[in-house]
Amino acid sequence: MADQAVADDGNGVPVPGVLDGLLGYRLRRAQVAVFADFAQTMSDFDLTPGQFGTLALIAANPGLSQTALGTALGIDRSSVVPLIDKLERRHLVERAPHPRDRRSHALHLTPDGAALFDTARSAVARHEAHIFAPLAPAERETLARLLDRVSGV
Amino acid sequence: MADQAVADDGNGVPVPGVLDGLLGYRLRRAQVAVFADFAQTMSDFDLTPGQFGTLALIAANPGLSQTALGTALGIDRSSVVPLIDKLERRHLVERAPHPRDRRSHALHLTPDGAALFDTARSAVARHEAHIFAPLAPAERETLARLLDRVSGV
DNA sequence: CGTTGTTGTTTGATAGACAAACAACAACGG
DNA sequence: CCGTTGTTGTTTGTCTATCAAACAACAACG
Repeated sequence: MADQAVADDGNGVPVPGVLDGLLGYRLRRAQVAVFADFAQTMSDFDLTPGQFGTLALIAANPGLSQTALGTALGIDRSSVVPLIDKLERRHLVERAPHPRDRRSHALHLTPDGAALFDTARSAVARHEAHIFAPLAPAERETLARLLDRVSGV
Repeated sequence: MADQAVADDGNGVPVPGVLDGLLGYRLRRAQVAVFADFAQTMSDFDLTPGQFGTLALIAANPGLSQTALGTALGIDRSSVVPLIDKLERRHLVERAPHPRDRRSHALHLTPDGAALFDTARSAVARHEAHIFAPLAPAERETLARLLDRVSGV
């Protein structure tokens, strides 16, 4: 009746069991594995995954406002404040005055930030290639296409 | 030089840009989309995704210890305590005495817990079918296989 | 010029996780 | 039988990340 239990006396590590048939669970498991490796790679640069995403977003959209950054990251604009605070303290990001709106801050990467982002970016690319190594190039393309359709893109 | 920026004056919501080429990013995006839908489905039963996973794990491995549950969930055993506390207060899970070890607790679903898990489980199955609807059955099979290989399973 | 909306910020609250320490108990060696 | 060592659940403290609400400064618009 039980799917595939390994409960025994409480010592053995049990397996998910019922969840295994769910595609969403397998998607989550793969994402967790990739994300853990990604976080490990980022720790070499003293960056969290969220901080790397922030740098990438600012690099691609220089002069971004904090509110726009927050909505792009899917977090509240009040949560953006301490995020930028830390990066600014490390001189990776700067709050420049917006040319036409004295309320908002135009976010830019400093030269240090751009340099760090560039090396981190290539490290990510290397680890991407490493973690998706069990897949042939054509399979990666297939995976990417299927994932995008699930995301509704 | 910028990949595909939409920064303009700070009003428009920018897009990831550089991240878009990364397979890991697209994997994460798909997982976030699925997870959000999953969490929404669970909220109808006043369950968090973690609580549903706990119920599933106990259902598949009756008599599980709290430490074994923690390692299966990937969390510390001290974090298991408040998790089980809440479920026990709602009479969904019970801490039964372990037959051979008076230190450990044998976790079981109560009849209420088993019933709630069963209805939640079928609701998840329905929403799985709904969210993966844009994929043909053969494509879902392909996706599952590719994801498992990434997970190292 | 006055009203209304927006931006960044502060403050408080919440949730989730870990680390360290503890009593109760198990396991094992002598 | 006894003492040491390891394990289990629990408590406590701490840390991080998130949101909600309120605020001053400013923009936009009638």
